[in-house]
Amino acid sequence: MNESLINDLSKNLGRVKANTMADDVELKLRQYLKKMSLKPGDALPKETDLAEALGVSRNVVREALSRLRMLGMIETRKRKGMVLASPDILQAFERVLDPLIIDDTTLRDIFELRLVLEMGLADLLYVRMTEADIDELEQIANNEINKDKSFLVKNEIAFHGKLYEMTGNSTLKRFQIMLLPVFAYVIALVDKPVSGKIDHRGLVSILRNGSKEDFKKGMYAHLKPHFDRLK
Amino acid sequence: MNESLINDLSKNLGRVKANTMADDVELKLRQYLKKMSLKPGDALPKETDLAEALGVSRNVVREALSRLRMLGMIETRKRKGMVLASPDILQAFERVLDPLIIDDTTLRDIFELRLVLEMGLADLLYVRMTEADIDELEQIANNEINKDKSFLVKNEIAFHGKLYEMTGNSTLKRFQIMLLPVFAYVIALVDKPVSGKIDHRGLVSILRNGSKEDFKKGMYAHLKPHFDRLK
DNA sequence: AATGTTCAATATGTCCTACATATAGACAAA
DNA sequence: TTTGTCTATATGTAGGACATATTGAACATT
Repeated sequence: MNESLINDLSKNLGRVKANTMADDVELKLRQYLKKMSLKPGDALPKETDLAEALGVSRNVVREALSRLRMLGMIETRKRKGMVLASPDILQAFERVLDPLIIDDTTLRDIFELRLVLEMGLADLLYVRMTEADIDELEQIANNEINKDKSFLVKNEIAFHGKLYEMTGNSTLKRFQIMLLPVFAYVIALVDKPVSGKIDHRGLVSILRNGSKEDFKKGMYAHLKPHFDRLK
Repeated sequence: MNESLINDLSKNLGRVKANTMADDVELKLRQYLKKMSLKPGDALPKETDLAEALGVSRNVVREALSRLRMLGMIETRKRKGMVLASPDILQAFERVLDPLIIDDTTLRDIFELRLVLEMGLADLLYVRMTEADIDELEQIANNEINKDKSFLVKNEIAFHGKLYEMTGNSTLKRFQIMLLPVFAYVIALVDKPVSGKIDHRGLVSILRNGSKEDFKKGMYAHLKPHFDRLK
């Protein structure tokens, strides 16, 4: 019983997964929604009709619908039936993104994804940011003087969060919020939190007076300890 | 009965959502998984036990489990029961990311997200890319000479896809693949596909001979038409 | 005309029972 | 040790039943 050999095999072959009818129905429903090119608000057939049309029990249909409902693709109302909704694309993500469950490789990948995002923010920032934004960011940065460590962590989050917010892209902002726990988790694994040569106040002053290229260099310097750990 | 007014109201207020028991159970199960800090492969109680413990019918439990199963958080096997799995974080995403269903604001957000990613790739690229990578990329770029438009679109995808691949971050790569339809959709909405001053072969030559900063500037020039449309 | 009230129809939400089916785990055979 | 056989069992599916909220209409009130 070579355990690791089995693990290898299983990884290479992939498990055989007998699709349940709920899986099929879920797929068919999604295809149906797409095919009919239904718009949000449009009514859907009722459960019993779907069950009959698909030749499965209402239970199976409900399992599939339950999934779509979770993803926010449909909404159901007591007597009216179901309507197509505008799904919140990040909602599903949120449920799964638990550092304790995600495997280490993916965890590292996500950490890197955050670095990529942070480095790419500049171009949006320099299009959208306002003086008021910078003022607010400066306040956050100034809060950091003479504070204990736990406060610093919170402030770190606030600072970078504000940066995302300043892009005026709310999906991006929410994405960042979701990635936070992963970031925190990876940081915790590392020996000690080092900060780059440029701190938050340095970044603020660049935003106020410097060019976009300056900011990109500054951000890289700020994140350099993380980049140095890449391999 | 101003229809659009009602629609607006509903959007601003949000609907009141009476949680179903399946919602509750789903939440409780997720909390349970977290609290017990179960590792992938660990066994879970069987459906009937869960139902009894939670004081709900097996149906409700199954709906909740069906959701977790879809997210890849658990796997069920016929006689053994359920085991905690290592969820594929992007799986859920994939299902929802249909340009036809996502609302326009989010669509624009995602498009911008892609720009951010693309601009941020450089730092990972210059750590990980190999000569062989660049060779392959060059081949893709050289394929573009004297080809019809539909081929160009495919090649465009291949080129940028290869860039993501070169970061050695498979999550990032998969993420890009998922965003492709959105990208294509947004592009299709725009008058005509313009390309920046630097084309793919230009980027390749920078990768081969230029610095990271050169590449960042090159990528910006390449994507400039898109950045110009931002507001 | 706008707001309240009543009321019946009905689609979803929930529970229950029953049975089919795959398979884990034990044991037997090679 | 490997391979075949068997059985208990947890999931998968079906279908019936009923509770419940809520729509939409009809009607009364201000």
